[in-house]
Formats: sequence, structure tokens, C-alpha cells
Amino acid sequence: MSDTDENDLVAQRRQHLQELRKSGNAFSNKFRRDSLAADLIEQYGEKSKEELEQNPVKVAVAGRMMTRRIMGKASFAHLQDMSGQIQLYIRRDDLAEGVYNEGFKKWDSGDIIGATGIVMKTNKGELSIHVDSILLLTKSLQPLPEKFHGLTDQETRYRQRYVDLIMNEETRNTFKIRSQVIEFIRSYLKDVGYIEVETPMMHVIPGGATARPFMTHHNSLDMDLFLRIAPELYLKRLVVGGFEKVFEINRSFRNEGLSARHNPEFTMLEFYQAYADYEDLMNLTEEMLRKLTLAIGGSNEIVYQAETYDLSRPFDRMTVLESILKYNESISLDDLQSLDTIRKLAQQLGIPLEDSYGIGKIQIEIFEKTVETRLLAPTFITQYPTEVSPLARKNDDDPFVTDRFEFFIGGREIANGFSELNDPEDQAERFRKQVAEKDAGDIEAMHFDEDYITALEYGMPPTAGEGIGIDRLVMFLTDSPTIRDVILFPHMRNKS
RNA sequence: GGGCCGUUAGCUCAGCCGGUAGAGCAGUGGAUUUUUAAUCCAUUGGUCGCGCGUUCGAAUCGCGCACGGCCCA
Repeated sequence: MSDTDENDLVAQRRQHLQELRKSGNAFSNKFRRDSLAADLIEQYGEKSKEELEQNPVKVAVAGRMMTRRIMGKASFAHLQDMSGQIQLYIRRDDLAEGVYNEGFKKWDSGDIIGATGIVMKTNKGELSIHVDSILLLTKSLQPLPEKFHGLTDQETRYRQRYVDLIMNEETRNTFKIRSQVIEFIRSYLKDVGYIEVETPMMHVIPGGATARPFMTHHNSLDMDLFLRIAPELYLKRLVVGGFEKVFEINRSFRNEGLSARHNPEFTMLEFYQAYADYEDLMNLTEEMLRKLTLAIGGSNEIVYQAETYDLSRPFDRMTVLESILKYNESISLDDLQSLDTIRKLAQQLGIPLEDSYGIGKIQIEIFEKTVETRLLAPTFITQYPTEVSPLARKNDDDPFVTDRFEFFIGGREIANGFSELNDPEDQAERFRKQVAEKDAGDIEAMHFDEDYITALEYGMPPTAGEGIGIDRLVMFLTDSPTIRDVILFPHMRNKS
């Protein structure tokens, strides 16, 4: 796109613009529309040609001219606005002198125009506007992609999302649904008593997850800062402060590779509720997702990548160990509970092991390798090992595991939640273990957050919390195979 | 990080056993007062991703790089 000035098509359009500048304001902002394409079709689309002729309705529309068919003294054009498209029927003799030949016929597809006229039906039955005045509002200098095949090159679709949005209704739809999903969640949580908050994105100590952070620097304070990897520890500070039901929907950042499921910045919902446990949140999640799918698509059945998912049925629930046994017939419970045998098992599965890995960590490695992608139907996996859950409350009966769950659908992790660890001494001990792992070379291990411990020492009520990956949820609801399809401007390498 | 595939006109794509690059759409000129991938006639448009090599000759073969896609870790 750097050679735009050398492109003939652009040069021609620049020439058109020069001529427009001579004859007046080439970027007029005086025109006001009173109707959107989709509303007109909704309101008048079912009416007959004769009905519309007998009761003429005058409207003003504006948008981008997507196609144009000139047939001598009459033309058709399709106008696209934020709601959809509507056809214009334009006759030379209905317009002011010269507008048709000196104006309209010299405009280009992609130009932004405004038009007024009477709602009509063509002989072929398409609702249209019989135009009586038409005005160029913005000159488009870049030619649009081809009208039939559109823009299909994935790289261009991501790098120049604006062109993708102009050309592909599917893309527009995906992002409208994304907006609806967030809107629904927001109002759902507010309806059950949550308040929305915003916590820092720049952290002195990156916490709340095990991940590599991005670093930045505050110049006047001469201080290194980290972009947050999760809002968790700040949200729980708010629970200590008495905000007993809080949520935040916003970006977190993780300095990791890119994939169909990973973008360095991504959107998470995190919510925390005092006097609740992880089972309460599983129930809330199940109900919220059920209502969400109904609100978005009018059905609990979701088709994702040719598989149909029915969210009206109760979601499956099983423990980590149960799920490993279910999907690995050759593995026994005893195998998973002895360090010697589980290490051998992991090695047989080709899982690279560090000396520091305990039984719990290896169980999760085996789970991720052999179970995760097979969890197609909506499933809560529970009882994650304490070793891999440094912020979660230990199970009262079995301190080897925590009262934690992750939610899977379509073989993909969507959510992670647990009863929160609110014992400050236990939490301090867990942090110390993380720091030891960090010192041993685990770059993803957590820091010791003293202020967070202090907050817990003031007393955090028994609380449950959860994070839901909004991007992945939207992928599922929009049948998108990669996360780039649900992020407006996904991260890309610099092009040359 | 590894494997495979791709990168040619504004867009969508052919061409690839080496011989000076093509189509459709868009654009331009002409015809056309109900078309809708409008139609008909004519026509413009290219550093074939970048670099190096092989060769008399490279879009085409080889190597390297960049970017993208899919799969794997």
C-alpha cells in the first residue's frame, strides 16, 4: 500500500478530487440522513410497488456507494451504511441540471454519498429509493476490492480491517456479536448485583496468573512497570475493601507466542463474589452462558466448526483425575498418584519434564496433552492440584487439590474459577513457593506481592472468583476458527 | 522453534517440465431510462514478495530472507 501514488486507479481518483476541490467543498458535512437501509427494508420491504406509489415516503440516506450500474440516462447503485444496503434508482431527468452527468457519473465506487428520494419497488421487487437529489460527501481515493469475490486475503483482512469491514458482512457480524456478548454479560452481572470497576493495567508487580509480562517504563518516576497479565489481585483487594461483588472486562497482556488461540493482548472478564464458592460460580457460569446463547442467537444450539453444541443440557462436571482416567484407558488411578510412575507415564507421552515438577504439575501436563482437546461438550473440570493453583483455596478434605474448576467447550479452555485463598499465611507460603520456582528458572512463576498479603491480613471474606476469556467465547459464538477473527486489529509482524 | 503450503495487475486467480506475462472484475472511451456478478463494443494497466545463484535466457529451477496460512511443540 506504500505505492498508492503510483497506482493509476488512485491517480485518477486524485484527479477527480482535484476537480471537486475547484468547484466547492469536497468534504461537505452538511448532509443529514433520516433513515438507515435496514430500517427502510424492515419498514417497507413487504409493501407492494403500488402501495408505495400511492403513499410516497420521502427519505434521506447516506453511506458508501458499493456498486453502480449505469444504463445511459438511468442508473442503479447500492448504498451501504452501518445497518446494511439499499438500492438507489437514479434518473438524469429527476436530478438538478448537470448533477447526473457532471457529478454522479464521475464519482467512483467506494465514494461516500448522501441521497434523498421516494421509497419505491423495482420491477424485480427490490426495495429502492427513487432519488431526487444526490450529493458526494467524501471522495474515496482507494479502489475497493472486486465486488464479487470481495477481499479474501487473510493478511490484508487483518492488517487493513477497515477494508475487511467494508467488504465482508460476516466480519461486520462477528464484531456486532462481540459487542452484544459483552453488553449481555455486563447487564447480566449488574442484574445480579455486581458492580463494574477498573483496576490498573500497569503493575509494579505482575500477578494473578503465571505468564511472562510485557515491560514498560515510567520516565518521571524512573520506574519499571509491567502491563498486567491479569486483574485478579486488584479485584480481590476490592473485595477486602467491601466491594463484595465486582467485575472488570478489559485487556490483559501476555508476552507469549501468537497462535489461533493467543493474541498478546486479549480481553478477559473477571468477577469476584464474597460469600460464594466455586460451585456457586459454576452454576452462575452455566446459567449465564445458557442465557447468553439464547440472547445472541435465539437458541441454545451453537454450531461451531460443523459441530453442534447444545447448551440447554446440564454441563458435564468431572475432576481432573476422572477426566484423565476417562480418556486414557491404560492409565490407573495409582499410576497418577506416585511420582515415579507418573514421571514414566509422562515421558512415554513425550512430555518434557523439569526436575521441579511434582505430581500435581505432571497430572496437569498429562491432562493438557491427552484430555483438553477432547472436551467438546460443555464441561467443568474440577479439583486442580494445589501445586498449579497458587491463588486457590485448598479443598477441605483433600489439601492436595483446590476448589477450582476450568470450563471447556469445543476442546478449548474458556474459563477458570475457584474459591479464593483468603488465608494470608497460606497465601504467603504459596508465594514463597512461586518465588523459589522463579529462582529455579521458571520465568512464568509469580512474584511475592507483599501488599496483597497485607490486604488479606485485613481479612477477605470467603470469596469465589472467575475469569472468562471473552475472545475465545466470541470465537465459539461466531464460528471463528482463530482468535484473529474476533479481534479487530490482531497483532501482526511488521511488514518488511 | 520445526514441518508443509502460499506471495503474479487495485481485487479474485491462471501461467510454473526455463524462451520477453494472461483472464474475469474494477478502471478508461463509446452505446444503453427498471438494473442487480447488468449487457454489448473498444481499451489502459505488471520491479511476477526481496536478494543471491544456475543458465545464452528465470514468474518458472536452487539457496537464503521477509510476510502470511495450516499443522506440530
